[in-house]
Amino acid sequence: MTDTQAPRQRRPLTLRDVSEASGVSEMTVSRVLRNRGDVSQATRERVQEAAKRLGYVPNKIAGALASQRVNLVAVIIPSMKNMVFPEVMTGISETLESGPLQPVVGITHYKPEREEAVLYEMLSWRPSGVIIAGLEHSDAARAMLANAGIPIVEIMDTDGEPVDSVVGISHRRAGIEMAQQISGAGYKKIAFLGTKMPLDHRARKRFEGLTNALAKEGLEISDQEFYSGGSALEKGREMTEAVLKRTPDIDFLYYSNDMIAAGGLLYCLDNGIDVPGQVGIAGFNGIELLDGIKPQIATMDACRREVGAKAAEIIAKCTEAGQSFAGKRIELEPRLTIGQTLLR
Amino acid sequence: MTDTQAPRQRRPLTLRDVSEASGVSEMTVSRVLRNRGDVSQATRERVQEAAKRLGYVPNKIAGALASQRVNLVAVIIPSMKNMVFPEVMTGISETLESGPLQPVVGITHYKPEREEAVLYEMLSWRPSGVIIAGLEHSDAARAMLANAGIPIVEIMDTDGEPVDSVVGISHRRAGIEMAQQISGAGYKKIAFLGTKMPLDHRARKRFEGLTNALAKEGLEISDQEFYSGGSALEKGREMTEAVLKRTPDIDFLYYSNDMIAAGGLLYCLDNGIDVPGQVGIAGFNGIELLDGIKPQIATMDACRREVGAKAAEIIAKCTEAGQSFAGKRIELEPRLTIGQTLLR
DNA sequence: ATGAAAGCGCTAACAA
DNA sequence: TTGTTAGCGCTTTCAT
Repeated sequence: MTDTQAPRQRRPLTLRDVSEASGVSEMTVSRVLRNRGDVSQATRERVQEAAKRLGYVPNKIAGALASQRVNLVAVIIPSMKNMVFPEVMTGISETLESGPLQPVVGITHYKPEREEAVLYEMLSWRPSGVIIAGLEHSDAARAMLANAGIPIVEIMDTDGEPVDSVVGISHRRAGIEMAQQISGAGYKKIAFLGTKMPLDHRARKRFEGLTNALAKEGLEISDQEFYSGGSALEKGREMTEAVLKRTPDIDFLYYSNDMIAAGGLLYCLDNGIDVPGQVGIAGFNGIELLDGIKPQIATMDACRREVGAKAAEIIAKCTEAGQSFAGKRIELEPRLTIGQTLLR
Repeated sequence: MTDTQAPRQRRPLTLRDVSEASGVSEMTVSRVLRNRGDVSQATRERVQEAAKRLGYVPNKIAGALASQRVNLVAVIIPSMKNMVFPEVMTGISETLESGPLQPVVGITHYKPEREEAVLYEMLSWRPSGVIIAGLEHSDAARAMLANAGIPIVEIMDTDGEPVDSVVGISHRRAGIEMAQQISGAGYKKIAFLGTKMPLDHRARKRFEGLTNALAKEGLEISDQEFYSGGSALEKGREMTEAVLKRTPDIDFLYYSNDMIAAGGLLYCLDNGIDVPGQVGIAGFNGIELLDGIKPQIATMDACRREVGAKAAEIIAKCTEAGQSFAGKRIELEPRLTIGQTLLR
C-alpha cells in the first residue's frame, strides 16, 4: 500500500506549487497536465512526478474561467422517481463518457416555476449545452434557452416546435397507433388510467392521440381514472378495481405507464378476469424491468436510452465543432410490443 | 424544420453590461444581485430592472473563483440502472433544494478505476463536499478523499472505517437478521441468488452475514446462483428455475435484491410451487414499486431515501458552519418486512 | 450607501 | 521547447 503522503493542507494546491516543486514555469506545468503543446519528455516527467507527489488536483473553476470553456452539459428532467429519467441519464452518461463533457442534473418535479429556476441556475454555470425534457416551457424559460448561445436539445417529445434541436418520439402518434391496435382487435369499451395530466404533457398527448384515433372508428373512452404519488403497482390495482366496479363492461384498459399497467394486470389475474379475452391491457414505456411478467404486457417503447444517447451526441458534436446551434430533429420510432395482453 | 432567428454567438452578458445599463458600479450591481450589503431601494430596483431587461444570467464560474466558494456537492454512485441510486439521489436533491448547494453526479459502473477517475474529476471542481457510495475505495481514492479538505460522507454501508462520516445500514447485520428469520421459520435448505459479487461489496456483506449466522444454527447455503446484466425480473425467473432444477429440495431462496426475488416468486407461482409453504422467499431493498405484488415479498429496507437525506444534511451543515470535517456515524435500522413469502 | 483596486487560479497569445 | 504577460468575470477589501 504505497501511500502518497500529501500533507493535510488547508489551502488547496495550485499550479504554482507544482511549478515550484518541479522548477518549471506554471505555463509549462499547465501544458503537461493538459497534454497540450510540445513539452520535452524530461520536463513532462518531472512535472508529472511533482504533481503526483504533492497530490495536486487542478482547479477547473479557474481553468474554465480562463479558457471560456466549461465542459458541462446541463440536463433538466422532471423527476428521478420512476425508471424513465434514470434510463435517459444512463444514455447521456454513456455517450458523454468517451469525451470531455460531463452531465449536471437538475430536477423540476414537473413544476414550470422550478424548471425556470433550475434552468437559470444551470445556465449560470455557462454549460456547453442543455438537454431538457419536453417542449413545453414558460416564456421566460424559452427566452433563456433561445438566448443562451449554446446548443439546446429538447427530449422525449417531438410534438411541437423546439427552440433548437429535438430528440424523442411523437406521443400523439404513440396514442394513435395504440388506438389502432385496440380497435383492430375489436375492443369497444375502453378506459384510460393514468397520472393526473395537467403537467404531464406527454401522457396528455398520448391520451389525445388515442381519443382522436378512436373517434375515427366511432369509439370513445368509456371511463377514466387518475392518480398521483404512491406505489405505481399498488395504484394500478386500485384504479383498475375502481374502473371495473364502476363500469363493469369495460373491455380494454389503457394505462399511461407500464408499472400501473402491471398492477392492473395483477389485479385482473387475482380476480379471475381473463386477459386479454375478457379485458385487454396496454401500458406505455417498455420498462425492461417488467420483461419477466407473464403474460407480457402490450406496450410501446419510448426509446429512453437512445433518446439520451442521441441528445448527448448532438451536444458533443456541436461542442467539438464550436457551434452554438444544431437545429436537428430526430424522431425515433417507438417499438410496439403486443405481448399477450392484447388480442390480435 | 423552422429555424429561429435568435442572434447566435453573442458574447454572454457580464456584470459590466448591467452596470452600464443601470448607471451603477459593477460592485453595487453585484451586491444587488446577491442581496448582500446595504443598497438603497432605488438603486436596487434600477439594477434589477436592467438585469431583467437585458436577460443577464450571472457567471457562477467567475463568482466561484473570486469567492473561493463553490456550492456543489459531488455525488459518486455506481449506477443508475436500478431504482436504488435514483432514490438516494431523490433524498439528496430534496434535502439540498432548500439551500444553496447543488448535487453533481458521477457514475462509476462499480469499477474502482472509474471511481478514481470520477472522483478526481469531481474534486477538480472544488465542491463543498463529497457523498460517495460504499466504504471500499482504492488507496489513491482514499488519499484524495482524505486530503480534499472538505466534508466526505460515505453512504449505504456502515461495515468499515469511513474517511470522515458515514450514513447507511449494516449489511452484515441485515444478512444476520434475515438468517435468523429464515432459520426461525424452520427452513433448512437455503439457496442464495444474486449479482456477481466481486465488486458489489454490500451484497457480499449480506451474504457473509447470512452464512455466518446460519452456520451458528448448523445450517449452510445449499446452492448459489449469480447473474449480471439483463432484466432483473427475467433473470430472477431463470436463476430460480436453475436452482430448483439442480437442487430440488431447496426450501428457501434468498435473493440479493427485490426485483430478482419478484421474478423468482412469479416463477414459483407459475409453476404451482407453494410460497411460503414449500419454498420461502426473501429479497432485499424494500422497493416501493413492488408493494403491489401479492404475496408481498419478505425484504429489508435499505432506507435509501433517508440515507441520501442524512448525507446531504451533514454536508449542508458543515458548509454552513465552514467546517471541513464532520466525523459523524449514522447507522440506520433496516426495516424488516415479513410479507407473505416467509413463514413465521 | 457606493466605488476603486486587487486578485481568485488558470490559460490564450505572444515572445524568446 | 519554454517563459512572460494579460486577462477571464466576479468578489473581497478598503476607501470614500
